Amino acid sequence: MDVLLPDGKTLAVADQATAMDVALAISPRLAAAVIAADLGGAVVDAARPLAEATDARPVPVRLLTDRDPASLGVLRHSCAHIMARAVMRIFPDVSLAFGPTTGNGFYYDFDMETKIREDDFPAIEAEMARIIEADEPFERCQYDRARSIELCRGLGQALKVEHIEQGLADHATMSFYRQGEFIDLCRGPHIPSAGRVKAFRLLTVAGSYWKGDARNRRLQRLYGTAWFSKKDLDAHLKQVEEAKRRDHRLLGKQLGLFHIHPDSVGQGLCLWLPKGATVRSLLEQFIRSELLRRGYQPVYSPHIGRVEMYETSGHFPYYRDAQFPPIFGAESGQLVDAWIRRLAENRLDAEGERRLIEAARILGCDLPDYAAASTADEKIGVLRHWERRQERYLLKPMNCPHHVEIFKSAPRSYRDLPLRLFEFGTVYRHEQTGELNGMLRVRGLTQDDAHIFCTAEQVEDEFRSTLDLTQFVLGSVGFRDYRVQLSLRDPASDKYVGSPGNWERAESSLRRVLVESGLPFDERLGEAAFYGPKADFMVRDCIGRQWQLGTVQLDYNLPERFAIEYVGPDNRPHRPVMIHRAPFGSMERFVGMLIEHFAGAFPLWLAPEQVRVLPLSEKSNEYAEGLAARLRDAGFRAEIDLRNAKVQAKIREAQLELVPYMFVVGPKEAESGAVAVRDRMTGDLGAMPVERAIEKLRREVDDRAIRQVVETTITPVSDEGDAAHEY
RNA sequence: GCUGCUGUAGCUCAGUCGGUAGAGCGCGUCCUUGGUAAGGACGAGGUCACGGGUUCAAGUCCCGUCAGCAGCUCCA
Repeated sequence: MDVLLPDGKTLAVADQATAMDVALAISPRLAAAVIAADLGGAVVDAARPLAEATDARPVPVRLLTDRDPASLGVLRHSCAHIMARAVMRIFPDVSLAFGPTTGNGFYYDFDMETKIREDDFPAIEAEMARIIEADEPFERCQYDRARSIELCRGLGQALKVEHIEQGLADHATMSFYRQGEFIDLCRGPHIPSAGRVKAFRLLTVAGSYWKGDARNRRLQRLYGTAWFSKKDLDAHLKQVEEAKRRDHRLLGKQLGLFHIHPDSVGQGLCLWLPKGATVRSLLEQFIRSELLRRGYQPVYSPHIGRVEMYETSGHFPYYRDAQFPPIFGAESGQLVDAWIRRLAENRLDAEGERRLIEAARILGCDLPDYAAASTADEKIGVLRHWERRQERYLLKPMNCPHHVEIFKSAPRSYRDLPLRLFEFGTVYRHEQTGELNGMLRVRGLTQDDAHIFCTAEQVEDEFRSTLDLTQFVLGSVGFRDYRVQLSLRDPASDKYVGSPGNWERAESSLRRVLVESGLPFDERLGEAAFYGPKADFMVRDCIGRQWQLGTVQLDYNLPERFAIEYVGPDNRPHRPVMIHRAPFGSMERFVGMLIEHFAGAFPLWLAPEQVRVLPLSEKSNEYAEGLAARLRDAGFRAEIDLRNAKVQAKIREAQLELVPYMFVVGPKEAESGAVAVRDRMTGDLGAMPVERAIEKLRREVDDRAIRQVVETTITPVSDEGDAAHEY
């Protein structure tokens, strides 16, 4: 049998040869480094007979060594097995769930009575070290369904049995990997033997759900990471530290950017302090001027709207649980609302119902028809009828219905299109408590929102220009590394509104323009919004983390639900198409992300305080005050430190507060009308005339220069999980 | 929402066996008047998250609630 090596050479090997045999034929040192083999895209064990793994002849073989990035996934998956084996040795009652790799490591889910605590990590790690020391091989075996189920039953692995019976119903055979006493259902591949793990660390323990479904049983998830060298592990741990250092919640507090006080203001409700508000308003000014240049028109809309409007749009029924409850005009409104819920969920007994009727009567809510209603549906009908006659308002969860109403406020002609309406619209969403996270996930947020109403023919041009706009604004804060995630509907699901034809059109338009734009993108089935497909920008920050920022969504459905029209050149009514788009996403999230990206050190054009004037002593205060006034006149955000302290102390403080420039002035500067400039990043620049210093700063602002120094040179983190090694 | 961990001064944290509250930074006043990352002295500041229980006595032990953190689930 012949194998084809990456350099184009062919090599004759025995029919039963494995990748390891190929490596040995080339050099013993290579064999010692081999982790697995890539056979034209499929990664297999080094010990697997090539002929069994592929039908291709000659067999294309690329040997994966510990230097190959593709080997890391194999290593980590094997390390997950080693961890599971160690846990089973220590805790008797373990039932195994899944144990895949993640972007940076691996985890394994366990179903067990005993709670694993971080205190248990040393013991587990020690047991893992013993397994690695023993260096037993990973042996692959393959069984048919009946045998596999029997094996898992025998091992007491109920979750594996369930998975084979349900998840793997279409598999005639499946593979297992054995390591000494440990055997686990697994697709593989694995490292040749446990000793290949050179560096690992358990990281955290957390809860998870069986098969990721919140209705299923709770599991314990143990996270770890593994590398081919101690050096790589240390670099990774350092990167984790770096991310922690940049945490916007920490920096936001230290730098006085924002404040969240759950006890007084409320969970997930963010207060923008003057410095944070300055950053936000600079971004808003920047984008507003860009939008005006691009033919957008400003609008404003109120923070609440009638529930009926959101029933029309579909938001109210679809996201009911994620919204703040409606605000009622009548005080009995909440009561009736709860009443309906109980009826609908069949949670109301006769006594409860009697008391509700009594309470409603006391509150002045008159329901004459209720007594005549017999079924729950009829009763709900009576209550809903009452509700419809009340005023009910919703804190707005989205701006689009308001903007649709603005479109509807006047007859529209095709000559008015595209109509582009923008607003920094504040919306409220009752996110689950466990989701709230600093500014990144909040309950009140402001979107840099706009809705474009256009004709079907204009859709692609408009979509193209929103992509262009998004790229422009991301570039303005220094982001060049991003990709687009095209979220499409899952044709098998019924959670979407609108006709299949509309979806078809919307999805193919988005895809066509994306392909044409040359932007890298991938498609995700089932990730679309309920009313239309979307294109999200996934941005990579300076330490390699991915963030979902801007979004563009195409919508044929809301125009239909609100029955909006324009008059075409044929003098007949036509239905416009809507594009929802927000290049930043939300101001909260965007600023939170920027804080982490810049580690709090904003570029000059965004810095809340651009210059701090530091008089050497009180003798120079007067000159310093004149200088600060001059800087403010020139349009800079300048502060002055008049405290009775040494200049070293003032510099230290300004430095810690990440003020980009310090203007130190003493008697010498006062005499010559000069200033000693200190740069936050490079230190003392020496004295120069005030005019020249102003000119230097002005140029830096006008260029929106990014002078970010990236301290870390660590390999970027990938957020994508890698389930390739799991069934 | 679920699981686990946590909650002491504006911030970061210490508080032993249950015996009545501490440090550093910050803040205020005074002294000091200085040349590129911390000058000195004195002082103010706490319902130990909240509610209940055990106890002669609770920051400390027990229960509940609320909130924060990590992960899961969700994300218009």
